[in-house]
Amino acid sequence: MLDPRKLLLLRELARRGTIAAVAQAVTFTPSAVSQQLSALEREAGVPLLERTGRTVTLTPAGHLLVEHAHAVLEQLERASAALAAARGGPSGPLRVGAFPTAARVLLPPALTGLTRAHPGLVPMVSEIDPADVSAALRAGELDVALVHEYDFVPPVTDASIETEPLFSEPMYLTDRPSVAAARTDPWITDRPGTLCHTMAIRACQAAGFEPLVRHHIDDFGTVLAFAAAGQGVAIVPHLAALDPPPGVTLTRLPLSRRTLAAFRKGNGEHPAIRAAVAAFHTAITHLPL
Amino acid sequence: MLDPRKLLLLRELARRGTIAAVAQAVTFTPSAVSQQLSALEREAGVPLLERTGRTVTLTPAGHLLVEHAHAVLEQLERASAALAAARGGPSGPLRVGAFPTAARVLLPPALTGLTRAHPGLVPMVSEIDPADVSAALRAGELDVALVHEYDFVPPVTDASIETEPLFSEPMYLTDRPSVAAARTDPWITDRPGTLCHTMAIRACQAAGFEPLVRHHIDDFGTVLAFAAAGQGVAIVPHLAALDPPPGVTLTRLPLSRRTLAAFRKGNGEHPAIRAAVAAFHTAITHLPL
DNA sequence: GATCCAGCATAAGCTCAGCTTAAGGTCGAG
DNA sequence: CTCGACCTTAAGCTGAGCTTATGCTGGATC
Repeated sequence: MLDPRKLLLLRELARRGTIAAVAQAVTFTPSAVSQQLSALEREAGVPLLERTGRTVTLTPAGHLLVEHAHAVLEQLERASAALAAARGGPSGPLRVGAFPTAARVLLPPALTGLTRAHPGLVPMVSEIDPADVSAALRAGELDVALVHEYDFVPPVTDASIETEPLFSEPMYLTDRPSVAAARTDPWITDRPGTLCHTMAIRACQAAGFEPLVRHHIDDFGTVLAFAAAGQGVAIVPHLAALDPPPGVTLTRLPLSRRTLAAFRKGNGEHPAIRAAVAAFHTAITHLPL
Repeated sequence: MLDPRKLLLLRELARRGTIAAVAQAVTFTPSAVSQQLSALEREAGVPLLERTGRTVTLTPAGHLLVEHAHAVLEQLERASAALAAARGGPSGPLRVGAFPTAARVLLPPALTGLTRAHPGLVPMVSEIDPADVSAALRAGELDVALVHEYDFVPPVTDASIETEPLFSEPMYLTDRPSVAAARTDPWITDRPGTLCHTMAIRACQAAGFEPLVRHHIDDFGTVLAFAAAGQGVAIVPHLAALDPPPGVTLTRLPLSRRTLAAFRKGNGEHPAIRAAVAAFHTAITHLPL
């Protein structure tokens, strides 16, 4: 019988590309991953990996098996979720990931509502950029996460991740009437690698220029303070700009940011996940949107 | 992560009822099965088995998990079948089960056609009564089997077995114009426990009497010889009565017997299974139906 | 072209999951 | 009351699978 643990390694390899990266993701040594994949190949009776020099690539049969690995692992996830439901109401640790604004604005009311409704639940929050959420969910480091996606940034489609939309909010530009009008201004963006950074760059590119990025700041409160100090312009989401500092004017852009809940596919029926998503929805109704 | 091997044991327990029977089916000791199920229960975090004295029964949570076990094991079966397809054409051993008449009439032409089309395939045939096929398939002792079902006998529905209809044939009664006319005759049936035996009993019950069974004989050739010798009446399928001995008259009954191919769910795309079923279909076209 | 290093594979050893055998408890049938 | 069927627990052993150590290959860098 095929071993789901080996299938999981193969799936990670398909996504990460190198055995070393897989090993790091599952906190094994590369040697262990190599041995497991070799064993899987032996059982499969058909080459799954092609070794070309110091790199490995999946064969067509390997890709085929990855598709089936998704299906198998999703069914196992469903089974686990069903068991969690059978154990009774939501309880135990629940690892929650959230981008900074959500952690500040949405999570406090959501968590109080969640723990009030389910005292046995112990939510554990980690701030995490949406770009890293898929990997963290797959690795089991998170159970549910708040992510966002922008008009300009295509959403991460991951066959093993499922999302549920929560709400949408408009974006604002500081001190300028339009993005195009900020062509020659210094910009304040999030750090490279974050989704917000990509969004700002893409928005400027759509307006026909490359932004002159002077500051890299993740916290929108600090961003607005910098803007108020004349250090540059920035694009900020509605929820981060509820109470702008004096001297900063905000212009609504024809851009929106959508916030979603993400979790492993098949895990949506897990009572703790259901409860968390429900708590998110409830908390949203009290948000000043 | 849930272990599919443990899930398989739980599924077998749901079907067989006792740990000892499961152990026999998978050729483990009962101790090993007990330990594995205990471990599964521990991982599940919820009681799956209820021990009442010397017997065990599944809890509702146990039954729930069995449903998910079906889904998981089916997906694994699909993955294996896909790998077999990736290995290339059908090859290797193929364990075929068949009831006696099929083994005699259908298999010889089907096997010659099969091995001619796929020289790498090594079919290994075992005669087996349809009543035992499900267990043998699940246990991996067979890959594909020829089974039949009668009008009077409800088909065995097994969540992990899939069937494909092959053909249907009429049934005949020896030396009497109707089943009701054989009320006081001695009967020749298959051995108790076989599907054919059940069919004969049910047919008589439907005609309003309990048959007086004198002989238990599985081979229909022998049955017809006995009938010719005046030893009793019998119900025989068309394919077993192509060449009746002198002195036996056959009356067609408003009964039919359907022959099907059976295999593990999810395994239908296995190239060897596909090839075998195709060969069955081809062989049928040459059958004198 | 020499050097470095990132990446993978293999060898050797060790730990633990999971099997077996052995022994004991429980309940129903005769 | 005894026997037998059934399950569990204890103890021991084997092998799968992990780690560490080592070696090989090929691309990047100077």
